[in-house]
Amino acid sequence: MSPIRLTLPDGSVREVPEGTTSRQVAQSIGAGLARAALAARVDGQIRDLDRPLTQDARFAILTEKDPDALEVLRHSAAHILATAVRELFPTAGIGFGPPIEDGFYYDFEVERPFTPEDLEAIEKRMAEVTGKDYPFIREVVDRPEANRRFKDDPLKLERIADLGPDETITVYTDGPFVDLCRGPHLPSTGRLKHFKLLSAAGAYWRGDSRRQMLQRIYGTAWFRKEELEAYTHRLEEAKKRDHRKLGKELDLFLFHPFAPGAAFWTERGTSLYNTLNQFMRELQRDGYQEIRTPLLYNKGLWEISGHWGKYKENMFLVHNNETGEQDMSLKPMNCPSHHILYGLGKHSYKELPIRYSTYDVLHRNEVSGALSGLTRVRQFSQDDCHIYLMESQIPEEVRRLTEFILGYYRTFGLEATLKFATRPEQRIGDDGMWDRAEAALRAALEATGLPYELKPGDGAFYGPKIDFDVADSIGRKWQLGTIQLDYAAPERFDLHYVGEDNHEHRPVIIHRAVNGSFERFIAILIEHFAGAFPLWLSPEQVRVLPISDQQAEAAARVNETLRTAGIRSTLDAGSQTLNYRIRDGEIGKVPYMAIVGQREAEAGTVAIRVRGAGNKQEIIPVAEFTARLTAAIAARSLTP
RNA sequence: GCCACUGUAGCUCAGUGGUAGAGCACUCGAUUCGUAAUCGAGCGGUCGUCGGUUCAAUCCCGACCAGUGGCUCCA
Repeated sequence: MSPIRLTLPDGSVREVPEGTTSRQVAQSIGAGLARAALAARVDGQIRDLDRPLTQDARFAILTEKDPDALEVLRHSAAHILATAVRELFPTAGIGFGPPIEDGFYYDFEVERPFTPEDLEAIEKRMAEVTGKDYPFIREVVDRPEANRRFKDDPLKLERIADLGPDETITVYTDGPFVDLCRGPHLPSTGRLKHFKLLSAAGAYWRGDSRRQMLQRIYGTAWFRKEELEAYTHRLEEAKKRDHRKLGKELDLFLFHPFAPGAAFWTERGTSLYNTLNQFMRELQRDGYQEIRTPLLYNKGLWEISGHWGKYKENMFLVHNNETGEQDMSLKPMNCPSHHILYGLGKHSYKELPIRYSTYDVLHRNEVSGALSGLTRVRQFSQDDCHIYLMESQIPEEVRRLTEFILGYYRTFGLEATLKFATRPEQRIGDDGMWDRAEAALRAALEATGLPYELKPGDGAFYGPKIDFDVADSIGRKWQLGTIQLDYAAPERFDLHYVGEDNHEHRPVIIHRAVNGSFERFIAILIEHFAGAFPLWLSPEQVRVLPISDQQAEAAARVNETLRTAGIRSTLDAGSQTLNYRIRDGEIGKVPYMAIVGQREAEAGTVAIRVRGAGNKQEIIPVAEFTARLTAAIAARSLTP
């Protein structure tokens, strides 16, 4: 056998006989590395340790430290889960079992759904499977052999049938369990040590609601105990921050069965909503035209926009008494109404870009099972904007928008990452148009200097787009803003502008949202800040507390002074003890408590207690306190 | 929409085949207090809705409504 050359991560080259396994290479490098080895990276591809090496390659041993190793661990964990389920439920059919972010799942076809007790038993059995330390054995099989091995697993047979003719079919065995799988896997089941099953839920076979429902088990797996604990801690933290829980506790919004998917905003929630809206209005004071358009339309509009054909399921249709038919609908999007308004006038190139912004209420008929708190609702408002412009204006406009959006997020301490989605297979317009549109978007992206992820083929059928993902304070990602180029709508709505040449031309449209929707953005803010909003956003910015009735009047005057300065201040002069009222303020996450005792009443000062800072009080004149708050509010300071 | 689970006072939750409790909140009284719960009394629920089984249903069964976790979809 001829030797092959392996280039190691440190640049050194090692010659080994062809057919040597990665495990053997690891051993030859060092016993410690061999013990730590989980898999190998061969020319960038992750492989099982025991696969023989066949040609020259860049080579690295994968240990726990490698981020890609987690995927291998979790994929193997899924197999171990299936091994356990098959032992406890021998007739269970097996679907797919991939690694996912933070864990893994496996889908089973069983007679009855899994109960929490089942999960406990399965988890216990998984521990036995890892205890036995079965090696994961990879085999390449031909199609007839694969069909024979899985003759009792219809789901696997279906998968095999879908494999292309040149695809290598591999099966993996760990102890009693055999699975069709591309791999790679851990060397043996004993390498999985820290895992936990989390939940069971129904899931359609292949995500298709017309197919049978399988039972999915979710789990998580980590290399180190502390990581598993940190992860379960993170789940608990997320639960504590859940906007549905905090929304109730902080009295921000409520839901009622009579209006599923539509929030009732309390005074405090409305304050939050309006503060955000005010901020957006202020940012869009120049260069934008805020407009309001009807909420209810004849189907004629939806026929032009294409919604009647493609989006009807998601629209709330309204019965028209005159025609006796459901030929009207509440608007699910603002775009068509904006296009109508644009089309009603004649526009010169000198007016462009025309930026229509709106906060109108939208309705989308989401299926009942999809509704969830404020993040998934049927009634909401977007901070929507449609920009009508000439193609030549796209680069500059996109650059402005990107800066605008990123600056907006920064106000909340949110960092965004960008995604650039290009032409999909199904699209309108010629390649020249797409070339120009994508180049313009890309140039704008490059100009930000920020890294972005390329999503080829993920654009809308009418144009490419930039999406903005935001990570909150506990690392969860949310897709928020979007900038989409649209070449189709101007055609459909027959929109023009008069050019320098005195002829009519088609404008291009940019769809832009920053918040996504106020509802969802507020949910994210609640969770991001864990309900402790920065001063400028807080529904109640200050609570004034007299120490006893003797200072009630002085405290009322302080409260009046603050309110006159435009600060959202309240007075809590109840008959409860001071301790009680302070506790109440802390639980209510009020940024500042201003305490007025005899000394303060006489000196015209307040003792300030900052949220979360304990009793490290500062005593300052009321005027100074007012000035300080006013400045912090104007600056939209993040602290406190 | 589909699968599973859940629904008891404003909130968090206990409980039983013989028509219900706790803590907090609220109301009233006393307390006037210097930085995270003062004491006492009281008010408050046709046990999600409708139907069935039963001498008797909040409890068992069914349907519906809503919520939760997923699937799907998306802002």
